[in-house]
Amino acid sequence: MDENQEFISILRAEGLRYTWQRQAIWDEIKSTDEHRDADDIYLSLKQAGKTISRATVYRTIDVLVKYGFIRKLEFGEGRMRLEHKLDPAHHDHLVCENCGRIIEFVDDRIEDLQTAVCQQHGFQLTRHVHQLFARCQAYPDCEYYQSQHR
Amino acid sequence: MDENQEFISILRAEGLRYTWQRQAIWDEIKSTDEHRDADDIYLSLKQAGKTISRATVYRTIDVLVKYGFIRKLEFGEGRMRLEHKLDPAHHDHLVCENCGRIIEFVDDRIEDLQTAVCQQHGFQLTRHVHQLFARCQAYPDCEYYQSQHR
DNA sequence: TTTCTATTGTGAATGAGTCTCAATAATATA
DNA sequence: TATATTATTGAGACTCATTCACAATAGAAA
Ligand SMILES: [Mn+2]
Ligand SMILES: [Mn+2]
Ligand SMILES: [Zn+2]
Ligand SMILES: [Zn+2]
Repeated sequence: MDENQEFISILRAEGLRYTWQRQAIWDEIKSTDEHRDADDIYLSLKQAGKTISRATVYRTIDVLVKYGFIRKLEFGEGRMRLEHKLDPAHHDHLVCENCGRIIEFVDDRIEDLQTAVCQQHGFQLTRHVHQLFARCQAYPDCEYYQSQHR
Repeated sequence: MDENQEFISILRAEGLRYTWQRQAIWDEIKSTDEHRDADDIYLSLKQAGKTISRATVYRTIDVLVKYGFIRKLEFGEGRMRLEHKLDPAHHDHLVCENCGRIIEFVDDRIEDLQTAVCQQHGFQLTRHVHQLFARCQAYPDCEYYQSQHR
């Protein structure tokens, strides 16, 4: 089934209504592979002439999280960041403290060791947060940083 | 040198003043191995007759973090938690989503793999956040949970 | 169409944490 | 010990992300 058809039918199946606001927010989040915050989404939509209230943006984000379309991330900045899950594979994040770049990684050995640690304590792993904060090779002068800050 | 003498001399060495408020907050955080939040500290002190403004609690926490006495943690609850670093060894956290228990763990293989992942991307690891969310064996009935909620 | 009720927009509220500023108290100095 | 200097404190205003209440609106079912 087409990806957007699935979006629509999941809403319907859950007794939720299909609104242009929900479609626009989902489209906006799908449109890049970045890890943006709620206000980014709100402002981008506004810029594009689709003004939707912040309350609706936040409410829709919760719907998208609940039905597995997106994921909330928290890098200790005091606000949530979002990413779509079009590619359903799990990954963790490497964040450059120099330039802000976010790199995705998966290491199967780490994944297995996490499960093992839980088992050793008699726990069943349900989810995990794994973030590596690092400095890119170019520290302290980074072209990426320059490019992002003009 | 006695642990508290060190507290006092670090303050002095940094040109900071030794106040009973700072001593009381440090004592309160040292007093347990739990992972409490700022308001817990504030309220416990108040309960004990040592009323200190919240602003001072937050300011002192930042001083304690800066000089390595404590560490801030963020478990995605929207507020910081604290832990003392009397034992300077690094550890990560396993959090039970059933009863709230927090278990500390270290796995040297994971620690090494984290460094390796960073190197593969040409980054220098500076710090990491690793939290395992899990269910204890007793799920959904947990004596620990019962004991914490009367 | 009409009806039903989920969704929306608005703006107020929340809550953790920060900031300002006048009063206070820790330390250095005489 | 008295005085001067200035870091620290307390009070409360403020910030900022997010949530909430509620009246108006608009999907969807009949
Ligand atoms: Mn990602
Ligand atoms: Mn700990
Ligand atoms: Zn992972
Ligand atoms: Zn670790």
